[in-house]
Formats: sequence, structure tokens, C-alpha cells
Amino acid sequence: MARTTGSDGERTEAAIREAAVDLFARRGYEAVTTRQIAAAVGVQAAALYRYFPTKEDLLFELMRSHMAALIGSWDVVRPADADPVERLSAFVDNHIRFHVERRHSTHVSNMELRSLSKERLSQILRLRTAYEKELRTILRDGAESGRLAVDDVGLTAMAIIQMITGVIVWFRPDERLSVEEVARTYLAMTLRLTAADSSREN
Amino acid sequence: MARTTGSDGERTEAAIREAAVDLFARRGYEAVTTRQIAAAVGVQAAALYRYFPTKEDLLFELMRSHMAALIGSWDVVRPADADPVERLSAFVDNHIRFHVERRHSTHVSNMELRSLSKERLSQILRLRTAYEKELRTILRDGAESGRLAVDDVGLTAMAIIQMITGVIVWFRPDERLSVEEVARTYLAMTLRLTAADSSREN
DNA sequence: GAATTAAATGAACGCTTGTTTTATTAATTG
DNA sequence: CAATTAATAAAACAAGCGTTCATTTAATTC
Repeated sequence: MARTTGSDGERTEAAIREAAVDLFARRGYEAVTTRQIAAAVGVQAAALYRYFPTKEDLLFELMRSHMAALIGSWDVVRPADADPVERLSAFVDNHIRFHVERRHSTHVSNMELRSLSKERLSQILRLRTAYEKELRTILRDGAESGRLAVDDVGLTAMAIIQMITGVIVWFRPDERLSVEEVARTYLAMTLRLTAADSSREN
Repeated sequence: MARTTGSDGERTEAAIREAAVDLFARRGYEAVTTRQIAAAVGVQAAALYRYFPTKEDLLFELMRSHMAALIGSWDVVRPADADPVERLSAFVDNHIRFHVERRHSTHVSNMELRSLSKERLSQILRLRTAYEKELRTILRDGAESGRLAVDDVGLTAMAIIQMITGVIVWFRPDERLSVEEVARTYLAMTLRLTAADSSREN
């Protein structure tokens, strides 16, 4: 056999991405073989190389598109000139929803960084830093205007990011909690954590 | 050559553990080869098998002893019959200090769970659950006595654990912050997060 | 309908993996 | 000092790895 009936490049590539995200998230990049990915797609391992030059290229592309999607999703909902409390609320809400919907993808992007080459690692980290800077800016504005209590902007930003990203470790939809409830509870914790003063005075 | 002058089983085993923790933490269990561990110790790969039956046995033992040490360290400082706020403070403080001192070990225990067999995975998870239960108990007591504001005990426990464990991701000693400062700041955030009422009334 | 392009196969490559076996030397014991 | 045990080296093992190559078939184009 060679080319199979009904085969389509675009569909195959999409299937490879999905299978790879799923397997990488579940078993880890290093533990997954190209033959396992191919088997999940329903092709031979050699077929993968039509779409991605190497296994690492595949990993990198998954991470790159994940980070781009994360930044893009924040760009859509980001309040233009709102006060810090409102911006912080929007950030947390968007972050939680995005991560719950993309658990596997997030897992890969957070856990498999060490499998990237130096150059590609710093490329992904640059995207991550850009995203985290959004939160730091909100916290700084909040601290300066007195609407938020922030001892240390960098430390608080990391603490909040860790807390709200951690949702993917334990949360599974279809259980006792809905995404809405989880997002609301995390938002409440974040606002208490920053002692958010919700009385407007601008 | 065979046995080398000055060779000592206990020292070799300890060196294997240290080298393995370090390499597993840096590059990931699957990416590290037995030959790399052996090279870091200064022996041949076959020598490892005098001390650990398989590579997975080595990983498991590192995780098991890490979790045992964590639980043991809490046992030492745990306040017997103190009020919830004081117990929560002690828990966070101990957790931060332990994890900062054992970054590599924590990394391995948190990230390499999927490389364990089913049986061993549940053994480690049982230890982890026992540890986390301590926090949940504190939060429940605090909620019932009105000293802590906790919407959802399980969710809050996970959020706090994620936040205070996340310190190992970014914190490096010898930088602008000391362990004491970091522990203090995280404690302050935790207490605000739970809206801890520090006015005693028992 | 022939020529071309796209999509995939199947076999093979060189290399590395975790592990086992065997032999050898150092330290300890009686 | 002889016998035994502990600690290692060295070499080999089969299995599996990511990747390449030549080839074949399906779909498209002219």
C-alpha cells in the first residue's frame, strides 16, 4: 500500500497535532515514540515526516501555537482602560477558562520545556514572559493607585499564576463543579489575596 | 579493572541518589540514561544495579523518601492544639522552607509520577493525599470556627498548595530575596486569601 | 487519458536504551 | 595468610529509538 483512499494532508496534520498533544500530556514527550503518535493517527511513522521535520519540531509547534492562542485570547477580552480590579478580574477569568479548556495543551507547554533546544526554549519563554507581564502591569497599577495590596509585584504575579494555572491539575469538567463556579471561586480568592478594594473612586 | 580502591557501598549509593535526583530534575526521568547517572557518580552503568534493581526502582525510592521526609518535617513542627490560624501559618512556613531546600527532589516527585507503575503511583499518591489532608483539616476547622473564610475546602486547599509549591519554579536562593522573606510574603498572601481573622477569642 | 503532484507505505539504517552476565580486584574475616 | 564477601569493570544482549529512502498508489491537472 501507499497513498490511501480519501487521504487528505490537512486532516492528517490536524490529527497528528491532536494525537501528539494528547500523548505528550499523558505520558510525557520523551516517553512517547513517533510510532505511538502514528498509530494513534492511523498511519505509519514515516508519514509524520511529511508534516514535521523532527519530533522536536512537532513539540515546538504545539507549544508555539498554544502560547499564541493564550495571548490571543487575552487580547480579545482585555479591557481597554478599566481600573486595575476590573482588569485583574478579566485576566483571572480568561486564564481559568482558557486553561480548563486546554488542559492537555497547557500541560505540554508547561512541562516539556526542557526538551526544547536552547533557541526554541527562549522563544517560548519570551511568549510566556510577555503574557505574564500583563499581570504584573495590572498589579503594579493596582498597587500604585492603592486599589490592590501588593507587597512584591513579581512574587505576587508568580503566586497568582501558579494558583490559577494549578486548576488543570485537579479540575475535571463533568464533576461536582462547573467551569463557572471554579472561575468564580478562584477570582474571589485572587481578589482577597490582593486585598482588592472594590469601592471605586476614580 | 574491577573493584576500585577506596570504594564503599554506602557512599556509592548516596552518590547515585544525589546524581539521579539532580539529573531527573534537570532533564526529566525519561530523558536521563543509566549511563549518564553512572558517569555523574563515576562508575559504570552496571554498578547501579547493585543498589537498585531497575531504573524505575530508583525513581520510586527517590519519590518515596521525599514524601516521607515531607510528612516527617511537618510532624516535627506541627502545633498540637493551636488555633487554625496558627496551624495554617506553621503549615505554610514549613512547606515553603522544605520545598525551597529540596527543589530538585520536589520537582522529581511532582513531575515524574507518570513514569511509575500503577501500583507505585497510588502508593506515592497515598502519601501525598495524607499530607494534603493536613491542610484540609486546618481549613475546615478554621471555617467552622469562623476564623477563616473558606468557600470550598478542597478547592482552597489545592489553590494554596499550588501557590506555595510554585515557589520552586522561580525562586533561587542567593538572589534578591532570602528564604525568610519569601516565606513571610507567601504566608501573608495565604492569610489574606483565607481572610484570616487574627484576633484571638478562644 | 497521460503527466504530474500529493500522500502514504514498508523496509531499512545506525545508534542508544535498560539490563544481564562474567570476570576481576579490594576489603574483610577467621 | 587463606578464604570469603563486597564492589566494580567490561562486554554483550535484545529491543526499541528517531529518521531516511525508494517506491507505490490516489488525486489532480492539462
